[in-house]
Amino acid sequence: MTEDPAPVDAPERPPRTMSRDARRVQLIEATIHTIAAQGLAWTTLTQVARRAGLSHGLILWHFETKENLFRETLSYLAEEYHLNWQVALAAAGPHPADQLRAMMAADFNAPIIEPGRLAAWCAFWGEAQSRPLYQQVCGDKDDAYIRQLERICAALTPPAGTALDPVLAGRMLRLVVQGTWLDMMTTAPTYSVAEAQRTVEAALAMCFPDYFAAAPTAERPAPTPAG
Amino acid sequence: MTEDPAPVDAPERPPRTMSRDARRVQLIEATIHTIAAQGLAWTTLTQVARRAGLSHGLILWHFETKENLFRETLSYLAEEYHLNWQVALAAAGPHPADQLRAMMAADFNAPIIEPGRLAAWCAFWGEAQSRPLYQQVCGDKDDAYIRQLERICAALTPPAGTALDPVLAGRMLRLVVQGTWLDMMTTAPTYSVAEAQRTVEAALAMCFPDYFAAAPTAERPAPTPAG
DNA sequence: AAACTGATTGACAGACCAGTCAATCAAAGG
DNA sequence: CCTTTGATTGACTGGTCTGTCAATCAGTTT
Repeated sequence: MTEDPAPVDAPERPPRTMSRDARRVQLIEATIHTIAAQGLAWTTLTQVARRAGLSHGLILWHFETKENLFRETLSYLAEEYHLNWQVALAAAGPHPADQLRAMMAADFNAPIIEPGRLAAWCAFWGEAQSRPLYQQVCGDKDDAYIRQLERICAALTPPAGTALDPVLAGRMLRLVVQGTWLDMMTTAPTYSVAEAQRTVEAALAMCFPDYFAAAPTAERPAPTPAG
Repeated sequence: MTEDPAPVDAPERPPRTMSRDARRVQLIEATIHTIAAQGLAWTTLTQVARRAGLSHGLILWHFETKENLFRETLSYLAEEYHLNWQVALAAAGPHPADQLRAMMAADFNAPIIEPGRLAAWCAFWGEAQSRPLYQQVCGDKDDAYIRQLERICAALTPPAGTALDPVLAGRMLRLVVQGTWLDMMTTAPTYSVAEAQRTVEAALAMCFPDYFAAAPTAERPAPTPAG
């Protein structure tokens, strides 16, 4: 038994010591879920460690400080979100309407709107005003998202001056998505994802009626389909 | 000196001992501003007390527990918000379009969007998922606001089935307002109130073009006014 | 003016938590 | 087999915070 009787190539159970990156991701995931369960304020290193099945000293070995653990957690979420819409955009067709639809749909991809993640986002927003953390970590990526939306909206806006300003259109679409996220957190009977998506589709139809069909009514089936 | 040499009717300086209600309001205001400055998580009783120029023991005398201080602070904000839109609604004309405009405008009244208050709201939203506090305190009032908006939107929606569903319209308008609030907190160069209002006006024009004029473009002046 | 009542203070206790550190453990290399 | 290096643990420390409480203070009543 001094030598391994069989090679343990298959990663069936996690090894006692992990690679630096893998362990960091594990701890970040534990942090996200602890924040979702306890709230950012009441998240302690010991709780995160317990959820990961590790000691709290290890967190400080990997992240040096609690503040830094939070910074890297937010950065991880921001990167995940950024990649999510960029991949969706790259996979969409060349028409701006398809691209816009893809970006909006991406915001409701299952891994993105997992309750734990939404809760963590909300918790970080709540601290955005009083601590510079949010701006430092997410400022650039938020800007990139906003500018991309505006660019697509501009491409959908006819050159004549009567239509909706693309900056306003982009902002409104972003606010509706962001707002439905917040709704899913703060309203009592967590509202269905389908309902949230229907709201976004309605917003798209309102902003660019030439490219998007009007959504049906919210609850009851539409009495007569409109051509 | 055993008797007051002059009646101190004029409330020039606050008396050492205040009426229960006045003291509670003073402490709640101090709590709001401490939350805005430090964040909900890092708000301590001693900091709130110092801001009010009182001792931290007094907070516990009036509110029994820190959790309860937060509950009453949120309740105070919710009541203030609720009264604000109800007063605006009562002062508006009988036409639903005027009422809708009044409600939207009320959400940008100076005392409501004071930075300290917005920051406090965001902080409480951030905790809404993990702690039942928000739902307990604001659930009913949020519902009342939503139902009122839907009622007005329904009154503006023609009976024919082709128009935007009033539930979706009301929700979208609410999301845009809520979203601009969040934007004012999380985006770097705190965006101007005028810009936020213009966004809301654009949303109104999109939802009910028969009643609301399209807003001008976001930054540059509109090249030609559209009839 | 003495007694009384409610408001206010500040010292204190108990609990908890972030961060330090020495010891232990596991994998890899010589 | 021994050494080295990096990962991991858990006890410990210093500090902070909430909540308690006895003492004090300021009005009000007797």
